[in-house]
Amino acid sequence: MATIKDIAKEAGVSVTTVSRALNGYSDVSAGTRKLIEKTAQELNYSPNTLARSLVMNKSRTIGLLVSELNRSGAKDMFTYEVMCGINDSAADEGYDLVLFSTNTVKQKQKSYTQLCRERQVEGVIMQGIKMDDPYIKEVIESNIPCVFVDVEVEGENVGYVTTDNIFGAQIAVKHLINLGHRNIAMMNGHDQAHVSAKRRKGYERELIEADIAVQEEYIINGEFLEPVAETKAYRFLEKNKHITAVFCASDLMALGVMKAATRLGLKIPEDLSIVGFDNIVLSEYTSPQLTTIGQDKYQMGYEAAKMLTSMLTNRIPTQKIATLDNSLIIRGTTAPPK
Amino acid sequence: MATIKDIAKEAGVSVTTVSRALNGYSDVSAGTRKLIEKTAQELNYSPNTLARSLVMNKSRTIGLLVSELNRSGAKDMFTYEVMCGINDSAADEGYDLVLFSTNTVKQKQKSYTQLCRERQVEGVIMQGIKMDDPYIKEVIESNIPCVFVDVEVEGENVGYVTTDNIFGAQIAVKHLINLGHRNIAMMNGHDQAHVSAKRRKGYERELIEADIAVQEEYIINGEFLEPVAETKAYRFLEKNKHITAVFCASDLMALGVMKAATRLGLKIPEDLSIVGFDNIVLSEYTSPQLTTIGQDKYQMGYEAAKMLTSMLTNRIPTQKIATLDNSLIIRGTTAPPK
DNA sequence: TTGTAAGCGTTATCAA
DNA sequence: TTGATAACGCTTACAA
Repeated sequence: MATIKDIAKEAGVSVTTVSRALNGYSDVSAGTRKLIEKTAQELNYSPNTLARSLVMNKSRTIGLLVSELNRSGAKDMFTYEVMCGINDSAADEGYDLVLFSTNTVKQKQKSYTQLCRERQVEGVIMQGIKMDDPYIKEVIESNIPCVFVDVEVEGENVGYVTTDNIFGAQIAVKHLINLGHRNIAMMNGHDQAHVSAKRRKGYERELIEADIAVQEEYIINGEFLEPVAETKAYRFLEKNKHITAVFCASDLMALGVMKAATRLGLKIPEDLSIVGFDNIVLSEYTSPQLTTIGQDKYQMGYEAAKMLTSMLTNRIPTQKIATLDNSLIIRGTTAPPK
Repeated sequence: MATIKDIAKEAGVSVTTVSRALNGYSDVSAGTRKLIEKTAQELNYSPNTLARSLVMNKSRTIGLLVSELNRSGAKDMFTYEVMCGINDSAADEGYDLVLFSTNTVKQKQKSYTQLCRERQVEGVIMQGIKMDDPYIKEVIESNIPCVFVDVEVEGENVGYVTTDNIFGAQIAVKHLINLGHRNIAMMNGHDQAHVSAKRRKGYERELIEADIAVQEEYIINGEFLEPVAETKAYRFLEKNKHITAVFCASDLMALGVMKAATRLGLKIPEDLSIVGFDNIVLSEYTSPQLTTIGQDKYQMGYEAAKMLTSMLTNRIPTQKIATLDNSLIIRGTTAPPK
């Protein structure tokens, strides 16, 4: 636990000189620098970032706030893959990541700014939070830079990364229409998800483009949960036999719809075509394999962290919106209607 | 950015009193305490943990070192699920988590102790590292408490969490033997994985118990990677038609073996029985569904963090080994040999 | 019950 | 090129 003081004593110089030598300042003679570096090595010195952060008022730390980081995320690896991207990017830029695990209960106890200030993070990346989350308002008002994943929030120090959700939904629905489907339902997430609103818009836009009337009853909320989607799809498909295709706002819900269809004796894709969204790992393992909209989740995380560190270091205004591409991946759950 | 100084000035007391009042010490009169709490609220004060950690020499932070936290982990959700457990447990105990993402390159630049000291973590949880990782030696020598997941390392301040891998392998193999299999191969991971050694031991022990000779050539290393397992299994099964069952040291490799078998025209489970290990999410989605050994990954993470925080706070010697149960989950990839 | 003052390990300012 | 010294925001003897 050697400190610069120890080094100073050992080398017979002042702490100032040690600090400057170790930080590569130019105004240190080559001789003393060598000496200091040597003694630092000998004493097995490593700097105390806490002390450094305190005086410099910079922690080189990014907070990662994932709402409900929990097992339910295990199926769609979305959170995980985004996190890997964030992690790599942050490491590249020399930032550390601290995990803020939070939930609605904890949020009541502690405000966003409190959370950030206590841990002295320089910026925050937020993932998986809902549009009505009280933190969003705080984020915009606060002056702590923040980047959202898949929530379109903008502000002085706030940006976001997402994929083109309207476009994604459009190509999904267009694919179904091109196959000849006319009665296309949508299994959406919930009203508090930004992506839900966008994907719905894409769905509706594409239907209108094809002169197909948008039917409110054809749009169901599956809460982004597989079992909910299954239950709701079962009830819906039972009553609406004329539906030949379902566009789902997530692969996980698509799995639920597939199960419901199977229980109803519907053959996929002959009786019912299904398109998902996300291209999660599981989508390749269902039978038939799921047709879906692919998003590069790792890249989303990587871009988010890059945007944040750029905000943190640059005075040049950073690009505060990043919209990545997504694309249609045609597999086995879509076919022309019978 | 109010500090206790500001509060002291505003409330007309000394910083000491503010500190004591806010930390719930008893030697503060009810009146001043009220006053201080009120002004703290008004100034929207939040303590600076950096400063506190510096003076108390305690950061209430745990380092999470995951070797190669990357996309390849996306398929087996192992890492993610363990992390969720760690996260929850750490949060329960009031510790924050900082992510150390490391890889072999970075490890050469920075020693384990350096890494820990720089970030002032009180303890570390290590996951996914190999037996020959140079950090292990450092961990044992260092006095920073550390808990490993799935690596059996012990020391003064070192413990580990694992499941009973020998037992797990035994029940897997016993299941195959009970079905009538005699020619059972093993797709193992690699020599640097602790669990590989253990699972192999279980495999051999069970064969011997059933009076079946252990054949060295029947044990293949698949590197815990799906494509490697597939390639090696293809070559192996092509040459060894008499093999009727394969026990795999991970589900991911079992997926590879399944693919190889399918390519060779072998029907599962009629021509070839397969047992995996881990019970990853995917194992329920293969067809047929994978028979496997289930481990509670979330629990492993939770226990690891609990062990560590207990080491950190207690002076009573903590139980430094936690071996969780695992169990056979019989699904569709095992059947009697033809 | 309260306050003074020292100290945690750094960096930064200024003077030598 | 170097060194005193103050400062960052907090806790904690010790004194009053």
